[in-house]
Amino acid sequence: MGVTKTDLFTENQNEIATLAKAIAHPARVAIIEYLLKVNACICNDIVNELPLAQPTISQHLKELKNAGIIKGNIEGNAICYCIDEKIFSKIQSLFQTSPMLNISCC
Amino acid sequence: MGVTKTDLFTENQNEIATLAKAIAHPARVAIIEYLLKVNACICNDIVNELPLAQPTISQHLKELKNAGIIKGNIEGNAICYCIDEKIFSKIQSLFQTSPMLNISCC
DNA sequence: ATTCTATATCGTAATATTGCAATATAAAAA
DNA sequence: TTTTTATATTGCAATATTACGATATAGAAT
Repeated sequence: MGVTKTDLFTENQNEIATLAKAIAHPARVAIIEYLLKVNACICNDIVNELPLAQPTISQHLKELKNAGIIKGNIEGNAICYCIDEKIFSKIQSLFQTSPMLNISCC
Repeated sequence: MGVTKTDLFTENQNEIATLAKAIAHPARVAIIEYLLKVNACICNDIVNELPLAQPTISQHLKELKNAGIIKGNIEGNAICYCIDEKIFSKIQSLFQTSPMLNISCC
């Protein structure tokens, strides 16, 4: 198969998994770190910064955008990407119903 | 291709990605939540709790174990899994060098 | 109008992941 | 010792992901 059976799990579990999947690639971690570091909108700089081809980076940016981690604004013929500040409240709400950390076994 | 070019990224970026990948599946999120909820070592209960076949769960448990998120102790013919408390200091160290959150753009 | 620059999309090859039936392993119970 | 119970491993089919060349798109610069 290869298909994740999302219908067998809660919406919350699927959302956490989807968010984690968006971060589950070193190039996307690098993009996030870079956007946080420069603390400004970045366009083509990411392509120059990362050792991957332009279509590959475009694809990773799309995944980060779909996950709601970054957002992009058109600026002339360039596109300005940056961290979407809404992601923090989203993460917070995702983990709100999570059980308390209370580990005492093994 | 399909191969992630890990050698192009920092160790830290790869470690964050690997950890995220371990959480990037609803079944594994469900296992983590369950282990946190019962706050005790669990064995075959996970198989009864989740709507997936035993080999599938065994595989997910293996991935969580490889990522250092859970650990397993043999107890008779059963195996007792639980959250590995070391994961929290590991996560903390992974994000220690991360840039400050200082978003102001777009 | 043509060329340049920045980005997205398409197509495709290589590889990874998911899921499970079948089977193996090993301790416990009978 | 045979059977039961719990877990892991193997093998395989279906699907997803990664990477990138080629190409499309669209605004900017000339």
